[in-house]
Amino acid sequence: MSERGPDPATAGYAGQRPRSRRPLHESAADRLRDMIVEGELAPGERIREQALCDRLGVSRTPLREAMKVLAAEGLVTLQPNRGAMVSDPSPADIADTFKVIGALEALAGELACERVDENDVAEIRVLHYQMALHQTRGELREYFRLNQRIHERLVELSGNRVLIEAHRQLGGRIRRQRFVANRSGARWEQAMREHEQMLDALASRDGRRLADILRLHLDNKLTAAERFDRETEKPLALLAD
Amino acid sequence: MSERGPDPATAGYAGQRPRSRRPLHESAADRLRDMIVEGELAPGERIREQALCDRLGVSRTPLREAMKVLAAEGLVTLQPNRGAMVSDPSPADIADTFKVIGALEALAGELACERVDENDVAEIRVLHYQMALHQTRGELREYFRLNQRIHERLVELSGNRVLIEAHRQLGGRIRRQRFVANRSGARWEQAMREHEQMLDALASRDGRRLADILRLHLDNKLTAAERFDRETEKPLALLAD
DNA sequence: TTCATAATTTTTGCATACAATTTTAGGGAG
DNA sequence: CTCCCTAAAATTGTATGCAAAAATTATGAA
Repeated sequence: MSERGPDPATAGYAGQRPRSRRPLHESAADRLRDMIVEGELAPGERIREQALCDRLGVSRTPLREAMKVLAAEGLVTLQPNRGAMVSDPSPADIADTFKVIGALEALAGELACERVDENDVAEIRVLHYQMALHQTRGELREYFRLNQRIHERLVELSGNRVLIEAHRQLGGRIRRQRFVANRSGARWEQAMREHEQMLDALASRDGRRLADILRLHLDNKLTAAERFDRETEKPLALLAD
Repeated sequence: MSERGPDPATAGYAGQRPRSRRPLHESAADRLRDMIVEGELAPGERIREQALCDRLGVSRTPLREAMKVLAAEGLVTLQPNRGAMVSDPSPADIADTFKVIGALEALAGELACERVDENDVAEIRVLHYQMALHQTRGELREYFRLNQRIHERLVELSGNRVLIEAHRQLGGRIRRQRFVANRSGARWEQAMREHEQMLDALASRDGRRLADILRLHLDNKLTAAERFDRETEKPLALLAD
């Protein structure tokens, strides 16, 4: 589920022997990210090192190193001498995260408009219409997947590596919320309209407009999520569009 | 010297004494941040664990944990089985970082305008005129210190904790560059004019204008830094204003 | 019972030992 | 002299043991 880096231990073709095996603390971090996103480790849940070690089949040293990384990413919260827990962001934290992601994507949109060539636009267009197809067919899961790809790809097209990394990291923090909310189809039509505007703005290289649309898009996403939350009376679960 | 994150042992309610002593890996991380900012560890320099352990007086376990944190912050770069090195961001990386910081501060400006009361504005005003005084006196160091405080405080006034943390982290990555460049007084006048505009916009709660000024301010900062770099023929050293 | 307190167990923090990998040094062969 | 191969040294990755701290249970008095 998590986007792993290429695994040097297994990625080799025949003859291209990996120079070394992937460190356990990296694999452990990946596994932990997955477990958190998929809810195998619930938000707020206390994490006991030895228990996790048994489950992952590693010793405490690499696990603890992985935990430090996850903490820096905001996925777990460390309490000195009192162990760690899966981060349980408040609705306010999640709203804050959306605001920041919105600002990052807005910047990405502006930068992308200055760099994209016709190929890039065409690629986004393909993704967009694939997503539209899934939407009309009501294929929720595929729709969300494409949606996320589009946003990610747009950020990549900014060519700003710092931006890409910051966006990826913040997105990871609320991935679980999106994962959980994959069942709600609310706001599809509006979201699709906004995505069409995004595509238009990108195609015409109108960076300022694209930035505005992205900010608005993220704001609306948050609003919809908050309404969804109020209606379902469950912890803030967010839409992924 | 380093802006430490909130200490989990002391953060929380006022008067809540630390229940235990600060973990070694946290202290080590703080020390390492300082050493990197001050150039005691040079960019690109290979980091040997045992040597650092001897210097810091800790064993490898907490040091390695600290290194994982620093890597997540972007201050060091890890190469599996091949050790770590102090990150040596390219001019492009630094430019990218400035762009993202600009977007974050722009968002902070907008949010701050919706929240600040007269006290907050007055506080910024005081910092501003203190900075102006240091500028006319040519007190470079104090000028930079106040300058940084103003930007940090503005971001804090956004009330968005995710934003504050992201800004703090990205600022940390280029702190060494600013530290090195503390000798250049270029662009003071222009920077001061921009800061006056910032104060105006904040006082009149004009979020959109403040955001634009901040973006421009950061862009100009980068441009000046790049020119400074070309002129001195040294690795990109950045102004701190 | 209920609260406080002391003993016990569990869990975390750190150092160290060992294994795996990479880097370096040393010899030839061409 | 350079290149390549091999062995030694150095360095990183992982497991484990022990000490310190926290959580839990047990104990006793009001």
